[in-house]
Amino acid sequence: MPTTPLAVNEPPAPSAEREARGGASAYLKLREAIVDGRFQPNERLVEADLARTFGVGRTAIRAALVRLDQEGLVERQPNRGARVRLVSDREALEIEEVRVAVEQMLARHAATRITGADVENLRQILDEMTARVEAGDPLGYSELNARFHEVIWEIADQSVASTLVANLKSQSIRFQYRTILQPGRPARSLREHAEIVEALASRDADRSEAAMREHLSRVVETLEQAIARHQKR
Amino acid sequence: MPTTPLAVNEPPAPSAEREARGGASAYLKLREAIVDGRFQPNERLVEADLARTFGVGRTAIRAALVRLDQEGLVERQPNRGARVRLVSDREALEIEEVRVAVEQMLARHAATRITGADVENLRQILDEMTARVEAGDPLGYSELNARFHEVIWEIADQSVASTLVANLKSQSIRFQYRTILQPGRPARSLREHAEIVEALASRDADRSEAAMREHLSRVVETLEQAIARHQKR
DNA sequence: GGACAAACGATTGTCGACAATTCTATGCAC
DNA sequence: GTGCATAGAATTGTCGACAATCGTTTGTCC
Repeated sequence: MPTTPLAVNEPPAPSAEREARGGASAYLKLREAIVDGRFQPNERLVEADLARTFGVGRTAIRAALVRLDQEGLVERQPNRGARVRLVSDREALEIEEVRVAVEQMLARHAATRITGADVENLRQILDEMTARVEAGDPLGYSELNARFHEVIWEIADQSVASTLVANLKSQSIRFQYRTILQPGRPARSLREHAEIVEALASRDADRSEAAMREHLSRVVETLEQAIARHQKR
Repeated sequence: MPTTPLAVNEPPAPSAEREARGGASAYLKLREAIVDGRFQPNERLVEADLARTFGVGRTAIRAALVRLDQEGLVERQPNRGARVRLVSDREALEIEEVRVAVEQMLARHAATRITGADVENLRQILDEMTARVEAGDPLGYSELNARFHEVIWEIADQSVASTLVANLKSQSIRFQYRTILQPGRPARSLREHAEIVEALASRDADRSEAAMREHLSRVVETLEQAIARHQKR
């Protein structure tokens, strides 16, 4: 494996992968709880409660909250405590726009570095995705979808960009099903992914970038529509 | 002013602009000191020393270090303290690549939102930049250059992307003069900026995006060359 | 009953002390 | 002198206690 071992919602690792043990795992636990949705958006995060819940001291919780605040998953107000940050519809769209821009670039780089084994790997994921669509399993599809993109990140070997996109993703995770659950979306999404694989396999940087752009632009479009519909209600 | 009041090396403001007073200003002071280069890359940051220097408690310093670590300006290792993070040549290039991708997108958005006053403003900055080039003042040029891009960010009105790019910039600040000090670069850079302004003024999204891409790609190229030359020595 | 003030409770912010860990220097053997 | 173990210093990590602040409730006046 090259220099970018990036898994799905693995938190970014600023500095050396610190805090393998004890108190500092508070950050990991808390992060996981938020990303998994075990805390609702806007829910208050009281330090003493969290400390008891996770069996660590308040100091550790405090550090974790500072970090998660900087990461954008938590919102802290002076003397008023922390809450799970609620990302607005508007912001979710902005995040997705950034993702378009960065993943485009990653696809371009991936095209120049991709190996035969990588292509094989992507085709295999694509096959599984097809199976999920045919089976009518959007959750499984969504997971493979994530895996698909991560593989491309790894191929591109751009750790700054990858870390960044992964971070954005964890912020907007609440919106991830708004697109894929739209009628007809999985089938179209699948075709877009197929084109991305073909473009990458041909090692054509421009074509790969365009394919990724096309795909993610459609995602943004779909998200816009879903949000508009959601708000109208 | 719209929703994105983003100044040069203003730190990002996760949560409400917290900590106006006392202890928390430690973060601001320390950040400024690092970005301004008053601490060398890789220099150790001893908590007790910093606390004395800035006249705050160790608690505040500790929180600041956690935050700066997450921000990528500082590197912390468990039980071994914090240092100013040294961003490698490789990483500086990666950062610049991300910047290309995101600013491209910002230019596109700016093209659809720009007003006559904005164009006027950009032209004025461009004039001043011209004056600096003619005066042979690369430092002044560099500063205006930064301002130029920030104005575009503000026009684009995409706070997620703007915050992100600003953050990346503060990480790679050490490399900012490696490009502009190359012979012939200022004049070429100036022409590229002029084209960006024209493209934006025409409200042509594709053209604006292309102009920004062209410009920043040249910056990346120049940086690559400068680094290669620097390493060979 | 509603507006305002005061008192209370809950929570965050900060400090000092101590434990745990790492780094440095010293001493010893060979 | 080199390598290794050991002691000491320096530094970070964690805890508990208390001060500061905020939100809510209670009480009072009109």
